[in-house]
Amino acid sequence: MTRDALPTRFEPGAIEARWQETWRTRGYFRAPVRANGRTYTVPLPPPNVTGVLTIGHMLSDTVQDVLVRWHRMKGDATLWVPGIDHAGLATQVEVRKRLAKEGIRFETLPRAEALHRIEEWKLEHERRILEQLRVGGFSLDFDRYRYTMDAGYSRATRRAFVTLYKQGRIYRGERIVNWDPKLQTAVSDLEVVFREETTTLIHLRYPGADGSAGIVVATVRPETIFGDVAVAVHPDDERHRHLVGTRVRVPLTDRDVPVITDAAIDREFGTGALKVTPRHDAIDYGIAQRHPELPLPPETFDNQAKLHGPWVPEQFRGLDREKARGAVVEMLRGGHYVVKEESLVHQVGRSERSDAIIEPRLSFQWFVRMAPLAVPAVEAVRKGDIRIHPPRWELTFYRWMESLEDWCISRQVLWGHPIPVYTCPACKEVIVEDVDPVSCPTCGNLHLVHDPDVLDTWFSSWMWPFAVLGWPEETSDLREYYPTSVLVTGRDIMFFWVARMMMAGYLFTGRAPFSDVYFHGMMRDASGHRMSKHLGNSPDPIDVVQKWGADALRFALVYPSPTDQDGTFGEPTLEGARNFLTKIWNMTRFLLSHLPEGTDAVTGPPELGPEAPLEDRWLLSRYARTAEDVERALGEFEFTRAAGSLYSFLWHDVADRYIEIAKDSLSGERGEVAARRSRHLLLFVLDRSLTLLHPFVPHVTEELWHALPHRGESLMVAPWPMTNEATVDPSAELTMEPVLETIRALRQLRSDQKFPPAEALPTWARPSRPEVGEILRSERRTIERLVRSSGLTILDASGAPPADALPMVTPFAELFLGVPAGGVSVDSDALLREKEKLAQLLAKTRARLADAGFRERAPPELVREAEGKAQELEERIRRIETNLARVPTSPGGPS
RNA sequence: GGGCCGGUCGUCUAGCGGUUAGGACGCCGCGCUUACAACGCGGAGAUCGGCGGUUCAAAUCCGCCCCGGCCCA
Repeated sequence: MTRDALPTRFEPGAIEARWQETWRTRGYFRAPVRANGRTYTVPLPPPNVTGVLTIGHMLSDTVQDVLVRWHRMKGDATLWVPGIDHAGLATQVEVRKRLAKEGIRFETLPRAEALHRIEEWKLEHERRILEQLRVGGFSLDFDRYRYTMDAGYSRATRRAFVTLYKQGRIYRGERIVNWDPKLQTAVSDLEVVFREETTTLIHLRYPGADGSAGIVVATVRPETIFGDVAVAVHPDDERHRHLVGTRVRVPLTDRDVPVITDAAIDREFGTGALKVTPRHDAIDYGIAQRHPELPLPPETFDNQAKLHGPWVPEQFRGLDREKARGAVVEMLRGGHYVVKEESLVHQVGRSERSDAIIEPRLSFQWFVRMAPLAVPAVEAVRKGDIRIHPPRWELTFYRWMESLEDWCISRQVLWGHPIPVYTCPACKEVIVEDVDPVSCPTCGNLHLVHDPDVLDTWFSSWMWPFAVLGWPEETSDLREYYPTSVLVTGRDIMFFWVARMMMAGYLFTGRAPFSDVYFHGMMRDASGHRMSKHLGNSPDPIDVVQKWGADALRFALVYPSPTDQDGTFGEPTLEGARNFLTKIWNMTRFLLSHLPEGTDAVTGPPELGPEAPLEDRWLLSRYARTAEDVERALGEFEFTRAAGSLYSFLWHDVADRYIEIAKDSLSGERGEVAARRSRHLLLFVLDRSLTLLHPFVPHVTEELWHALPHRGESLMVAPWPMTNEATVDPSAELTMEPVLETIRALRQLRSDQKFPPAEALPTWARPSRPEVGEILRSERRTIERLVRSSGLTILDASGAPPADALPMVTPFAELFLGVPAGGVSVDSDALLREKEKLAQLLAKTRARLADAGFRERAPPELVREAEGKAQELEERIRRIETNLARVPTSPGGPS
């Protein structure tokens, strides 16, 4: 294989564009039609065309790409399906806002024109989203791109409705729904946000019909009194018992209503008496249903929450809620009905889309009976057929599933899947079929009436995992790639979506839609705020990629985003990621400069016998540990751990330690055999590390892999490393410790004394144990080079360094550094600090040993360990003390 | 009101029963040592939110409280 020269500087832009192009034209993103073996399928949660992708999406997509690329390299037939969601109401609201800026009222546009404007919006955002996905380097199978309103998907949605309807799981009913009077549609419970707001609680007297005092009720909605049908009190409430069964007059009207009892009344609130307005409150509606003798009043509000209807006095008709409230209160005051007005802080529900105060309203809508659908989904999670990660979200899932309300699926908006219900005005026949009926099958009438509503967007997205594969057709994709493997998403849409997907999966396909669900955290900006398009604090990923590169962005998202928590995103994180990529870039350049022409690609690690250099055995062991760790972490959806493991291995073990130690071997100074072995080892480790890192940062790893001797056409389709290629060698790792510690301590001495860094100085070591002496002796060359020592002398117990040599004490040895010719040493309190620390430790250890309980109950090996530690500490302190005499002290320093 | 999550060096975080509490950013000192100043070497910096309890032993387990954040009512 030929190798390309690597530029000095790492410039992501050109590299990333080039590899994205190569991967795509070679079709690596495309899943095979026939899987022939294990499959791995991920349905991309389709982003809404309401907006474009945020940094949060990039995290989600990166996590998915990591999983997908990992499995592809493991040899699974891997399919990652992209797509977008039409997001009916949400998008319509955006278009409405855009038109408002042009001075156009959406509602006044002809239907065709309005739909055209929405379609325009969709195309614009779709283009941008696809561009964002492309520059992220995500290995989505774009040939299988889907849209929740494409022809096939529309058929699937219709089939779902028809199926549910025929099974009797869908009904049209009059129920209290959340009405958005601004958008003039029903919205789901999940689209209502509750906030604390201050309003006036007004106490109103409803006089007795017989002229008596009557009863006082407290309400925040006095303008709803025209829809009252009763006043209700708690059955056990002594205060009002004498009034139960009597009738009271609704103020400003000539209607008398009964005083009734109902257990739902909160005695603590207000006066304990509630005006019952069944059309405008869910609790009131419940009370009315328990009291069939009460009449259902005519509407008192219209679609825009303006007062209307026969029960509303003439002068209030046409006023909206706020104005009507003022006018009604005014008149109530005049009629001396107002007993008291007080300020009240309470929860007000507002529409997530329009911010209008939600009007609970009795309305005819289409509903899905949900409770029965939850059963198999809950069962699946309980049995482990579907695993939720992190597992604590199971609790939240169960709790929600236990309290399911029927799902209101009709929306009074333009954009969405039409509800496929036709009625015959002549014979009242209802026709619900896969294809539009031309005439009434019962009476032959040609003029059928189509239901004017459209479906809630989630009614199409809950089928995503199988509808994207072609359901309800029995396509080969559905056969080969369903059920899917994992759904990755933010936990904020667990209810909207994930739970419903499970229900849909079992309902329509009889199987779980996926075997794993992974909820990632939210991205927060540097000041700790959650990033969202709502807050507008998420940069456009394309800008970030332009400045830092896609790989840096991907690494910056995954590396510091712990599984269960939110991640912080900002320049420092991106910088850290980019620096890491630069580091591996330069490491690769370094190795390349030491590889002779024609070096072959490695097939496996070098054979390292016990005679091999310590650093080689040590590095291979560290690699083995890292590879195992990455494999395990990915399997447990612990992306931060996998990325972190590679980060610290490559930077600290390979670059800082191994390369520095092995430089002379690599350059041939230790002979050809050593050079070959060292190069082979480093090439192996780098090759495998780039492979393990590839799912996270695909472009730069691909580029570096190609620069190195390699076998195969692309790292993207290279085999995933086998973890048994190398094994952990604990003895090599243990032996390395005194070497590294000795280097560190001697460097500290030199640094403290501000000796010229380049000058080679003599050093001495008096080992604390003979074994350490052996190690230091055999690794003398390494130590000497890394501390710039002209010679390391290993002293025996009675040996002594020159009188002016500066001392340092480690757990392994007393170390001494010679003073340079004419060098003046400055004082250092490192020894004193060390002594202080050790003294504290010793005190703690002695206290433990003095504790009879510890000696009796702790495991004996722990007691022995503590005893050994105390002895060692005493010994080290003694050595520090004898050496302290050597340290020059200055007047200002500690003495 | 109920539930969940978090509170560890200045900042972001790892650790989740015996560790000299680890890392990253920032900071201080020295260094352009031919892979890398987007770097190297060394250093300083944390009584692990508070109070109790369990235990021979608690950052780690339990209880209460305080402070943030997120859900649900």
